[in-house]
Amino acid sequence: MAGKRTYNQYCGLASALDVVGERWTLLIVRELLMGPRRYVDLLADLPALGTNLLAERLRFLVERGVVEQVDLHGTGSRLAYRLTPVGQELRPLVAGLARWGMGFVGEKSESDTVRPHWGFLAVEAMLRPERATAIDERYEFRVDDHVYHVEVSDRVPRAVKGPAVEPAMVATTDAATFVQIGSGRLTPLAAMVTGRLSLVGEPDAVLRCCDLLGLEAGVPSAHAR
Amino acid sequence: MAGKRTYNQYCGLASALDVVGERWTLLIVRELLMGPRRYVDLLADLPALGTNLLAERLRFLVERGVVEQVDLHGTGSRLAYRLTPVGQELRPLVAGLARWGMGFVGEKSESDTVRPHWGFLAVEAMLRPERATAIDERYEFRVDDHVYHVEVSDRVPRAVKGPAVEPAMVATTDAATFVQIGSGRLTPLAAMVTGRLSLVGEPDAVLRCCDLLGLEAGVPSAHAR
DNA sequence: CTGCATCCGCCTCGATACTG
DNA sequence: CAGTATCGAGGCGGATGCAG
Repeated sequence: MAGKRTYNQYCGLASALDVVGERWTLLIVRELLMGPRRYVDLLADLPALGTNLLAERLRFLVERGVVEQVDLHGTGSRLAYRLTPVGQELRPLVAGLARWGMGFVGEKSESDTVRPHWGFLAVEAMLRPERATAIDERYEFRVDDHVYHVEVSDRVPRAVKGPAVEPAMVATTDAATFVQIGSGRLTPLAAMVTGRLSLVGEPDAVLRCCDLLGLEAGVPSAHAR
Repeated sequence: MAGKRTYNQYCGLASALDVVGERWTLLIVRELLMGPRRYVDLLADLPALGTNLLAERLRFLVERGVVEQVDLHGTGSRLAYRLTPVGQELRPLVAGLARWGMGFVGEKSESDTVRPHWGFLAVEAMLRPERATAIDERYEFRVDDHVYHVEVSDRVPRAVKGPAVEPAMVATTDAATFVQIGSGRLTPLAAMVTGRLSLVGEPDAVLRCCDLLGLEAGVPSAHAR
């Protein structure tokens, strides 16, 4: 009978947090930013999220117009959840938060989970559009069993799911290493030396890719916090 | 003894939320984005925030390097909390969330609190730099007892605290009306007609200001959700 | 008066079991 | 597969105490 717990502030930020500020909500949004997901997929990729919580969060987000249910193929079951246009507006904010949070990731502990598709968001967050060169090319990333790439076209970089056509560079690694590189705890060079990363392609393209993602190719960056 | 509740995900977004994702944290950051604040001021501007919660949040943010204590004048008491450079990096994200949340503010209810200085963040969030004209001028806002202004210089708009020199426009209103206008629930025209907003200055400057803030001057916008 | 710490009732969370 | 029901543990909100 007490209704939901809100901040009761007449303010845009407080209203936003009343919608997406509760525990797990933005992580659910992160999953949906990578495309429609079904209930069990969300549960599988968000360990420690209780099924009752997920149901309530989804119901609430649908009610607020951030998420919608879609009937993927045929009627009946096999339904999925998808972000509405309003929900998609969160993309730059989620990416920005992810980038800010990169400075806080530590060593991977035993209990930490990683998912390869999270790297896609990481790449999106790391892109520095102002550093794109006039060279149109594509860099492919193979993280565990997931493949995505960055496409530079007309000086505009874009993250795309799936393999690239004629990539100028192909990076192959595992999800944990990928995040460590993105956080600056590990340089691409160090990762290659230890055999956890493979980079094939034109050396200049590799350097352009690192620059585009704001990575120091060799020397460790010193912004660990 | 159970330690803090974390997401245990090796991911930038989850790490960010482990730092600023808990209840009240981003609202505390919002307050500190407007300059250093003391403990009691934070408590006063954040109703329903328990004093123990505030102490714990501040301690945690200091520990993570997002906030620091400063001894304003003389040693001893009278200390204040201030965002570190890392904390300041949250400014565009908080502003972006505030802008997104503007679509969710409803009618002001009895229990909703408003503070005039929140309007400063709202203005910062609403600024559309791409709409700035080549005309250098300033627009002043007097919201209850707070005064701030927008300065357009060299096609770059900036929100600044305090009164403006030779403002091309002066808007006077109360905090609730200011938020309603920002959320699109009320047009400047409608607010003037009902006597809740006063706009003085060159008519063209008023229109440029509305455009810069993404406001329809007259007809109600229809994006209420 | 400021800057917390302590205590208490309630609500949310997380895990498990169960149902259509 | 897609949730609902239930329950213990802990985070939250409010009141109060207290040292500097």
